[in-house]
Amino acid sequence: MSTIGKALTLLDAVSRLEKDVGLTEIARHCGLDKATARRFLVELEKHGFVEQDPETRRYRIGGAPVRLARIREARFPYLSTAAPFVRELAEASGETVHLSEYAAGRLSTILVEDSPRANRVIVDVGSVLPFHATASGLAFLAFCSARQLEDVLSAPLEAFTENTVTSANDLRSLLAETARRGYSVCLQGLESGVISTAAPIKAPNSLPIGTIAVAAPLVRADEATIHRLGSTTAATAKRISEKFFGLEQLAAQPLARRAG
Amino acid sequence: MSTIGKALTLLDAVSRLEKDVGLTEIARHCGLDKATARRFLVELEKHGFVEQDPETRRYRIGGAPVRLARIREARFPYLSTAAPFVRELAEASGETVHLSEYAAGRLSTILVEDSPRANRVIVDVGSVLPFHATASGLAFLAFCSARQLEDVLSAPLEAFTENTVTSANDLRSLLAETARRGYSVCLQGLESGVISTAAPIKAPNSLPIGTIAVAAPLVRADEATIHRLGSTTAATAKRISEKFFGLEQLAAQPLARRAG
DNA sequence: TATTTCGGTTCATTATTTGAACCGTCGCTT
DNA sequence: AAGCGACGGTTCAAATAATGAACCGAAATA
Repeated sequence: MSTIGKALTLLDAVSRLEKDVGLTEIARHCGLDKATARRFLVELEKHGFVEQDPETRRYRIGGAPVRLARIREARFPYLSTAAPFVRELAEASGETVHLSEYAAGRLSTILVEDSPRANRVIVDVGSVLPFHATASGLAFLAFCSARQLEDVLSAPLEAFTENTVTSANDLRSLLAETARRGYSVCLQGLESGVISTAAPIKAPNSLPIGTIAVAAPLVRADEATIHRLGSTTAATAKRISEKFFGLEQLAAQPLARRAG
Repeated sequence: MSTIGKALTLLDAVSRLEKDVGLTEIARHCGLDKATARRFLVELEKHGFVEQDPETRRYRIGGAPVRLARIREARFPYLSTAAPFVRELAEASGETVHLSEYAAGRLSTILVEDSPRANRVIVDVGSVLPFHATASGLAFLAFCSARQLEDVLSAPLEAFTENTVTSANDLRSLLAETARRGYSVCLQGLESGVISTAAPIKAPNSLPIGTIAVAAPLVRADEATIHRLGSTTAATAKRISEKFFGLEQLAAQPLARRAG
């Protein structure tokens, strides 16, 4: 792998670890030498992608991605367009709703609206969703290109719970059903006691750019409820897509670059 | 410079260019060979930091920074804490208000709330603010460490307009005045016809982490007005800091890492 | 149709990355 | 308080990856 790839993988590792992390732990986690990890961290820090706590000497994600993300959102306002719909669905359903974005071959959680209930599902912002074991992943796979699907199926399907679907054939029939229905249902595929449903947010070329999902504790999710939530979710996804790609058409504003 | 540094500099260049950019333009802009630029772009694309439009083959900032930014904001919610105050100040002043964050030795605009007026100042999200020629920069310099100040003063001070302060001595006295007053004033330092005022948002160690600024067209900004706006801005900055670093104390929630 | 420009690729040359061993410091245990 | 182990950080010869001039085909331009 190239040096850049290794450095970005290290950055990814830092982003996955909870809280701040020390040099040795980062190096171990990436299978890199301590000296190498340190050089990468110094370089990433110079550019603001990580920062080091001057007191504890531990590292965390820095401020530079905030700027890049704001630039991207200004040109491609996926998150901000979807946010009100996510809130609306969370209120309507009373359950935790989360939004994901597809980038670099992965589906990442970029927004979570918690259920107000005491017994609720917790989803972390920034978490990466396994394709075969989450409603979001299934919703994505059911509508993505054959190429992307085969990429996922070519890797082994990890069993997170005893209910995780780990057979490629079972997965394919689940996806066919999802495609027919317009929304996916995942029964405790990643976490026991959690049922979720999701729908793809599609670009005009009909390929999904992300998903919206509702996750409920098993006790509140009987069959009828989950399908009611599923179709609401699919309708919401469609509305997000229309709003977003309606806005997209406008674009193209030649703005001044500076002002004090 | 290390390969990583070069790649991140290239990423920065892409982020500064308007819209999507082609390979040759990126390479030229970074002083890199076309082949090298391409290798960097391919590597950055693999990790979602840039994406290539399949049709035009031009490059733009990708989705990966969004995830990283959301993770950072979840742990260090500077932007989301400040946002309501920025809106409030924009409404109260009727002028364009922007928020900046200090990272990697630069002050970057991460939020802009536009004035409702037809004749208003435009500030781009993502723009980098020169320290000596913007109210935000002056507010930062007036309160930052001596080390950081000397770094800025050691570089030549570019003249953006005929009013830009380019003498280190003049700048020092401006900063002394700013420190005394608690807010900075910049008279057409970056763009003719624009007057702005800013105040630092300080961490508990009293070093600034960013700034909040109000920018008004010259015609609406007489001396009394600008000083009234300045003290409101300073008060707002103080409130953001208190809210944010009050919240900081709480922190430390051990969340579950997954849920479908 | 001729010409330029662009995105992308190749491969011998060159410069950078690598990591085992090392240092000093901190926190813990004995 | 003395000894131990773990940590962050550094060094330099050996190993490996980055580099860029020249090249290709396609598409815009003249």
